[in-house]
Amino acid sequence: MSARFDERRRLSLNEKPAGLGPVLYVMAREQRIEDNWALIAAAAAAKERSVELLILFPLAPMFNHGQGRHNYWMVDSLKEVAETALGYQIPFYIEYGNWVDSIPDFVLKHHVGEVVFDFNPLEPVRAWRENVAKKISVKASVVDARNIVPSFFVSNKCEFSAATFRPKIHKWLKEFLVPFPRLQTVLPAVGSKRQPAIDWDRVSSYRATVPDEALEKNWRAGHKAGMKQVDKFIRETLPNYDTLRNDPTKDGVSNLSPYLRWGNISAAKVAMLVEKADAPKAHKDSFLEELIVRRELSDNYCFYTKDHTKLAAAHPWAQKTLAEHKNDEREYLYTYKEFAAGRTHDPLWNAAQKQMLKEGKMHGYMRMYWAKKILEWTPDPQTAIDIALRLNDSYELDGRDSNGVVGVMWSIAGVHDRAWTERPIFGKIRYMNYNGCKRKFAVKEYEERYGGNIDHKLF
DNA sequence: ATCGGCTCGCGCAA
DNA sequence: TGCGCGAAGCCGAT
Repeated sequence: MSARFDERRRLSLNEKPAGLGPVLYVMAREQRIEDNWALIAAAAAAKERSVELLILFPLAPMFNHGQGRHNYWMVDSLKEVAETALGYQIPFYIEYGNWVDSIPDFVLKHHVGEVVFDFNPLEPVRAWRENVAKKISVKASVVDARNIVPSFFVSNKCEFSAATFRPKIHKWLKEFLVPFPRLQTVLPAVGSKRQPAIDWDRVSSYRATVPDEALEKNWRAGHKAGMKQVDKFIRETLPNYDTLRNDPTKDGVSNLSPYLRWGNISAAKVAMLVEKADAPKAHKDSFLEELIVRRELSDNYCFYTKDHTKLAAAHPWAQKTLAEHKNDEREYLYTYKEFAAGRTHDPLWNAAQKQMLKEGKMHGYMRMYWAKKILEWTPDPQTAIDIALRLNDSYELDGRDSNGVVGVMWSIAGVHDRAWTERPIFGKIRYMNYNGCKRKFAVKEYEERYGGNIDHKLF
């Protein structure tokens, strides 16, 4: 059971030797102690050399359109992490400022001998990580604790579509979807530090954001809340998942994406629980396709694509067809602020926008319609991408991550998709419209549920 | 209600 | 080089 850490989950970040001091896990994307391969790798190294294991959360100033709701989620997640770390007697620290200063300072101050990061394909975190590895004088590596089959292992290029990525995932799933070993740590040696005190008020206020009280009442962040939602999903929703998941008026989705986004829960753990759940196979397969293939495809896209939010990253056929239609007349044009406030002519679009504002999460099916309409109602495709991503990253609890990037790029720029019948503005990009939604679900019910007034402090 | 056509390129078989 | 195949779309024909 306590299988050796699989080195294929790790990428080396420098050629420097490990020092004599403690092993440091730099927690960033994976805000959990449980089921975390990066922490397990760091713990194994510490045990092997009989040195202490430390965890550091390097709190940088807010970036990428983060709002109060994101700050709330992070702070609550970290409080739970600190408490759990205490139970394992692993010192958990928070340092403030830019990574390239705060982490090397910490390494020197605590005589750290080796650093392990968790994987994130996105800028700016990726560059921060690499710059820290260059600056410090000890061994540094990154472990993919997010994807079941490590992103840098499963494929060495940007995949064309889910169809090319899927067989690669399935080929390796058996080897990588394995139970997590128990976290083994070396008990703190005589004279070592006790659990550091954390000033939570300072943590909360470090990223200057406006509190988002309405939303904070509706969600509970962290590992325990996430696993509770996993249990609820498997019992109540999974048995009908494939039938109900695309109906935005039904509660047929997992509601796990914020927990996965913040690393509160491990997708591998969820996958193993779903595999052994007592639900029809077709529904389990449908969910596992979303959880594993589609989700991990997003990291593949972001990791191997430079400037992944630019139109230039799209397939050649998509760039060509959008260019051919760039001068097509737009019947409606809206600004960022009009979109943000949910003030378009389309009650269905406005309802989707307001669902995101109010609940921090737009239904997955509506996200496609929503993004495609932004393409239709803005002057050019790059503006559409920029607006859609900014809205996504500001208001989705699962925003500011690779899945949101790919969702927007799929909808607007045909990433991972194929060409369809040509029409104005969209060219050969897959089209969606109001009539299609009417065929699929009770549009009016959705509009009435979410279409009301909205607290305008939110936008 | 159901079905086929739309359109493109990957990746495998030859 | 040829060809099967994808697959959260729309739409018109049956």
